[in-house]
Amino acid sequence: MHYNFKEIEEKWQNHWAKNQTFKASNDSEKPKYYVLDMFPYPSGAGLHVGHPLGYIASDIYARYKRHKGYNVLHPQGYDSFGLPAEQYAIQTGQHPAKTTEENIKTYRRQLDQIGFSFDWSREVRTSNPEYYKWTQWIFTQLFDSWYNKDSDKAEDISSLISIFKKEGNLNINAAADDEIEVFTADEWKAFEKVKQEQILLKYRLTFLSDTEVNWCPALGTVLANDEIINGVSERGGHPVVRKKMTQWSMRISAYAQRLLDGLDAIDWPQPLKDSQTNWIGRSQGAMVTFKVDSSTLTENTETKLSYKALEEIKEVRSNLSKSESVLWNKLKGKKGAIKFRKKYTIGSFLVDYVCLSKNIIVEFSGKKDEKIRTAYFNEEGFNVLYVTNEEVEKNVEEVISKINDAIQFSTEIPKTTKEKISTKKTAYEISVFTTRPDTIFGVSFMTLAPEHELVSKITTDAQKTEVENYIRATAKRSERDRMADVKTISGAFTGAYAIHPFSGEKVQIWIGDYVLAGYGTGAVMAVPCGDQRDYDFAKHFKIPIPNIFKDVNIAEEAHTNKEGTTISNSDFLSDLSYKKALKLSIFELEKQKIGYGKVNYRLRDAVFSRQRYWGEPFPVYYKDGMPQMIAAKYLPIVLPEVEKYLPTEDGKPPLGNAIEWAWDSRAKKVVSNEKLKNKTVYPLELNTMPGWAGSSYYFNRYMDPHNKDEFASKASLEYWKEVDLYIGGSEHATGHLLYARFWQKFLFDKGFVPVDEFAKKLINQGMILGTSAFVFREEGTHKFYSKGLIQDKKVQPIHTDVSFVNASDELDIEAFKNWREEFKHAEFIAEEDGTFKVSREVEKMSKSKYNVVNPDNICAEYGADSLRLFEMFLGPLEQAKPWKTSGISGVHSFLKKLWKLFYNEDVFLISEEKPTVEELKTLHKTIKKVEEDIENFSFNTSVSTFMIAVNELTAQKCNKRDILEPLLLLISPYAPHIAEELWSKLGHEVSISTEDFPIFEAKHLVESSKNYPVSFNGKMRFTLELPLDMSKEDIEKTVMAQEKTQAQLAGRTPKKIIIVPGKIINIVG
RNA sequence: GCAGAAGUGGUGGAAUUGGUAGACACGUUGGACUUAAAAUCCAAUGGGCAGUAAUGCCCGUGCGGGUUCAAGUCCCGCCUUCUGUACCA
Repeated sequence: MHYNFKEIEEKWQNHWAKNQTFKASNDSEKPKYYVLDMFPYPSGAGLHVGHPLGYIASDIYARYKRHKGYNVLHPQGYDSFGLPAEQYAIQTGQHPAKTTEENIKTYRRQLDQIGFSFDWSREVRTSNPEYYKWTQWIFTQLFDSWYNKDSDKAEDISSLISIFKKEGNLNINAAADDEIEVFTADEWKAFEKVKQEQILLKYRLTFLSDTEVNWCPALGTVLANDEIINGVSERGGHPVVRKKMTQWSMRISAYAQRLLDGLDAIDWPQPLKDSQTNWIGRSQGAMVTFKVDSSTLTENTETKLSYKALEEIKEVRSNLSKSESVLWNKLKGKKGAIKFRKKYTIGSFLVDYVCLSKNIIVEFSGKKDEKIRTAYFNEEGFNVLYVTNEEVEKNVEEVISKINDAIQFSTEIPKTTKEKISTKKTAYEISVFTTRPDTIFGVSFMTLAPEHELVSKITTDAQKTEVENYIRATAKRSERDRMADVKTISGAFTGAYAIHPFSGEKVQIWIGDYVLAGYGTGAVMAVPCGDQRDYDFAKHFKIPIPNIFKDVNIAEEAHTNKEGTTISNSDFLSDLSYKKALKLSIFELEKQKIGYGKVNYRLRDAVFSRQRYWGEPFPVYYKDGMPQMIAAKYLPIVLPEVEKYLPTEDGKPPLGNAIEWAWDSRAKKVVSNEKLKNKTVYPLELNTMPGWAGSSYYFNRYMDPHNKDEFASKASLEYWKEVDLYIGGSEHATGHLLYARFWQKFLFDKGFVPVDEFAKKLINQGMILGTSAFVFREEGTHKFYSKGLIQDKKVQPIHTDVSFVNASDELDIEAFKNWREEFKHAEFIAEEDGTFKVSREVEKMSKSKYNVVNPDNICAEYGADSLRLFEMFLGPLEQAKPWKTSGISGVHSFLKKLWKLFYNEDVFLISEEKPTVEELKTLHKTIKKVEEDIENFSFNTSVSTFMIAVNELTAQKCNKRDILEPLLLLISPYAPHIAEELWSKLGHEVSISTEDFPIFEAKHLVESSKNYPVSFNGKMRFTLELPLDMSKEDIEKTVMAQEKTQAQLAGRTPKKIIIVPGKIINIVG
């Protein structure tokens, strides 16, 4: 009987489906193992052979883990919201739900025919209301949370409100919007409800804001940063412009540091971690404030601290100096009426320590503005006590007793009600972020981004025209031009000067478009000797380039190397190493209150609104213009029907076309827009969520997919915890994989999930490339030439469909002619032997290159087992590799050889005899290698190992049960159908998938002799069979006695003989 | 520019800690079977030189150095390709 893969594969696929063989239980004695694939977007084109690669690998691993006694969760589903279905809907008027459903059917059929061991009972679809109910629910949870930087986690918004009620927002340390006014508890209570909501919105983890967004007019929607490549949309390559819109955003920046730290704990590929690290873009440095020197500028008499200034102050609070913390350790023990606070804001000053109930301020002396401070504090009714660093370091106890005295004899000082001393700011200030505060004495100018708000205020009349012209010129250049052209140096002098905070020298203030408005503060302190861009700018505009590096020549270029550099010409930083200068410079900046150490991140908050139809609707309605969440029990808010899937004529998103899209807050349901005139009916949000919303927690939903009360039960989350192995493409590095980690950390903070990283190990499968085929047409003619005949002709290559080409690169001319009208009457010049050859090239597999190979055809011609084996055999999982269908005959004939081991002619014949030593050796060597290979995800080499084993067993004419049964178990994860079939033929009634993996026994591999390679000066000359227990001395004697050895030596005496027992013999001389 | 990965026969790739380079396949060539084809089976297959032959020798893992008895593997310096990212201060 021959190997009828078609019949076998259908039979077992039905068997598995009927018996739910791969259904995972949430309740098992076995240890758990969770293997996950990145779920697909069901596109209309169906699967090509590149798609299943990762699924096959994960399926092999899942099946292997079942053999190893694990309770394996291996689910699959669909990321079924998305743009293509919507665009198809716009063109054809078909509802996206319908096309999506059809596409899913195709996907399911294609997946089923490959024989995956998915637990389909747990399937999820992100576009199902039962699923997106929980997407909406998580959104409301984010809305109801704020990020407390002190506890370093997300907390319920109610805890923030209670602080507001108690003490206002002065001491809140939150990840929040930049511009928030400071208010007291009484002020908070007095605010209108709407005002309170406006303020809270600035703290929430998902919030509405007028942000500059990437607007793509062609797609009619906003795009996230990771959806734009080189200034154009990733999808379609349409131009993108900046535009201000009110959008939902996710405060992912709050998690920047934790997203970075978390990478250490997970086993993900280094390149992927690197791209996340770069994307988050942490840079450590300092904020430095430069005062603008200009007597003509207007005075600013603002006394209230801006939120930004407050933020700066809070940064300082977390970085105490040594003596500061020594003293704080003593003071923090004081409780009750004599409780002290550190780094507390009084007026516009940050005091070191304060005891509010006793009106005592303790400060370190030496601050520049000490006099003004003291005067102000006294007026506010505080006693100020000064201590010095030296005192604290010498004897803290003495300082403490001084403070105690002050507490005891504190006298009430009446608050002066006279007019306040205004803390005048005599001029504007420019804050800059720098990673190299150690080079601050190398500053010879400053550069502002042309968009910087101060530019118009500080520019002198003389420079006005030049500056304005420059701004106009840069505004004209698109983002793309600016990126493409990094060589041209341009800028303009503002005429204004800044005061160097340490040296007091005047430095020119320039504007230039090499400074980006969107990063840091939009201004830089230029250190031309230490930064190449500053250097080029200075050279171009003939600005001085002071050298502050010892023994470094900067005549040609800037010195950007930090390590081993010594600073000079830098006042108190001179003669210090880079590291020491960095520390001391930050210390001095903080001490003199002109700056502070700061960490900056490139990661921006993620825009969460899309002007699309086919996405999750927000569970949000608007009352008095403020967003209101719809309570969990009324979810899901189901996507409404619309007539057209395009934006409305007045530019609203597609949901603006819905006639039933208003929220009745009394009836708690979605009602017709006509009812909007009623007082209790409100408009619903018209945007939908982005593609990554549904994919950011689906791995948790699989654990308990049918739960109606929670996205997954506590028990199921506690049992499965996290994904043990996640396989998918690396293109999701800065999208899905970052957002999913963010949501997981949020859910963890709120106690909804037990772990804060969702996937322990991740593997990126490499892309399978297509082998395109080209035919050559002579230019300007209809003559096609075979590949061998084109040398002296002017030809143009034309893609031909790869299905017209056979394994020997010969074209089926008739098929090609019938392909397109224009080729119908073409002339074909063949090779001398009559064949017509094409040329081949490896490219990305894509429809437009006509090199797509459909797995349906492969399964029909060779079977699923062959496809699975071949995809693994192509090469290492993580590597990109070209597909060449001709290679599949190798694995296919391997399966036939395997089949033949069980048959004698047409009769199934198995021997019950004991196996020979040789047969056992073949088996156990295979067990060992295959097990190691699977553990290392080296699936390609285990396919080779199977081939070797079957070749050997065929040569040994082995048909013994004791050998073939374990062999089938080894092969079963790779080629499950043939394994099941032969297993059942061997008389087993239970599926092979639940059997134990064979156990390797080293005793079968013990050898008594070794075929030693004998080398002369490292060159292998011949081999010599010797017993393994032979001593070094005996080996040497035997080797030297060999005739061949003497012939090699040709009379010379060896200087040295290296013998590594069991490995090699090398004769030197 | 920066970061990461990789360069091995005609092709995909193998070589676990430095120890017989090219496993296993594809392709190619020759042969068997067949009216023929497909399928199957057998043999050869890195390049070169010498020899009727058995066989022997030389070269060979991107390039140039080095360490070592021994290097595809380790070190130093380059080149090329791919991927990601970019005036990030």
